[in-house]
Amino acid sequence: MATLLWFRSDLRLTDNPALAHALAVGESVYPLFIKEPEGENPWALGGASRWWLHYALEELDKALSSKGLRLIIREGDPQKVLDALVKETKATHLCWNRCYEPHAIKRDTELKRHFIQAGLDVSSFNANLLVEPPKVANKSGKPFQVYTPFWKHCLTLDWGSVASVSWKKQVIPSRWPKSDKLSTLGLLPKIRWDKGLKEAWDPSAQGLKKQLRHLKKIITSYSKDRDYPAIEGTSCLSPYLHFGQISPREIIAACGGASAMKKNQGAETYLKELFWREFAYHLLYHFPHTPKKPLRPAFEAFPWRQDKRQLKAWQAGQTGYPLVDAGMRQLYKTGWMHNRVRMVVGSFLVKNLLLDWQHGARWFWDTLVDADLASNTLGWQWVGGCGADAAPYFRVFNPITQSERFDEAGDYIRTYVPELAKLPDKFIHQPWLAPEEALEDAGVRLGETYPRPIVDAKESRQRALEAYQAIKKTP
DNA sequence: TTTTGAGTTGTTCGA
DNA sequence: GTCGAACAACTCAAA
Repeated sequence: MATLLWFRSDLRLTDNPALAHALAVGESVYPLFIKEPEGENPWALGGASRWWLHYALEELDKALSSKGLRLIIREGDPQKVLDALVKETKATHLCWNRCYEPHAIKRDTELKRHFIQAGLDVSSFNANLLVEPPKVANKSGKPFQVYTPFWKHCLTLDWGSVASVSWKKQVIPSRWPKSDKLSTLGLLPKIRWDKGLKEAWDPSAQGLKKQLRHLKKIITSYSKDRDYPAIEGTSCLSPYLHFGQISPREIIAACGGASAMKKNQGAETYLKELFWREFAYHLLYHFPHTPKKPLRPAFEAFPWRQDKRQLKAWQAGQTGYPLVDAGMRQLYKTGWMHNRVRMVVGSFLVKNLLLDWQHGARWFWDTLVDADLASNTLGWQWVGGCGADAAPYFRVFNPITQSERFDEAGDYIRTYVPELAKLPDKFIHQPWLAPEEALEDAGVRLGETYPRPIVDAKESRQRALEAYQAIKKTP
């Protein structure tokens, strides 16, 4: 008699219902992580996410060890791996916390059927969402497609509470099946480009604790500070949340509970952000084609441009617009980008360059440590204007205005675009307007040390408005 | 069923 | 410099 406990996007020992269940069953518990073959999943982890996963797994193994357990790591097709382990451990129980990506739902449904047929007791739990998608619908029984009604509806629901986990000695197996070494998964880059990630992040439990302390400090001013990329006014919990090192229920508990949060404007805004994540999962669940296709079908005919050079310039942070370039370089260097800047670079790619939002989604997927299929899809379809509750077509962010408004002193730009650091504040947002002398004094040679703008903001805005106009006319 | 009010994050233009 | 309106129509959600 034994229980297989399969970890996936829930790499934690607290608020973990599957773990609580496994312990309650009371027999030997075998914690397991399976690295799936990448060929079959179009959304296999990007480089930055793999880097994070490595450390999250290392940390999970450490935490399990402190309880006398270990993390068994195997590589391969989940059904084959689980079949083998059922044999090796004589397991009678199999449990996990649910995932919500379309491919994961399909995989889990098949596995559940297979192992129930094989005579196992299979159970799954909700650990990672406050409201699970099948449980949320409007009065016509349909999924919400607008955030505010979704949020209002969620306020009437029970969000569950932090699952308590009680440890017992008898769950420690006397013999362990063999495990792959974490290093053999090859999650860390072979060419060590991860220096910037290392400097920016601590994926360990200690790092998470530090980030939670930071959240408590900034939360009351969250609603006003979160928009300024040079201020550390956001929680930076997204990667921990993505890999399930912390649950949304735990975050709310750490903030003093939902009712306390609703009484403070900063905290309430943050709570609503957590529900944007819920909304993203809700949409992905009900519209599983959206990572690949626009939710609004008219957009399938959108006249996107093709321009590899401009796409590369955007990716590399060489567009000639300092705020855009700062954001793209922050992303590449640290695996993360401030939310305000994500909107600015997104709008720039989609509207000013008129390149398909999917290029942006793919690049973010490969470079973000917090890459999350649900949130990434919602974000890009929002900025592309083709999703649920989309930005109106005429909402084209002006990369200069945004820069002046949200990075007035240019601190953020100077951090990530050091070749402009010596330019005075009044020229840093649009160096191409700086007089020769100012450029020379700052050591800037346009077209050499820093590019001239690859498009004209005003003209490209007009071009975007016309392209979006065209879409409206197609039925 | 029909109607009504509302909808994350902006920009520009003209008074 | 500041302010309000226009930018378009559509879809959703609820009364």
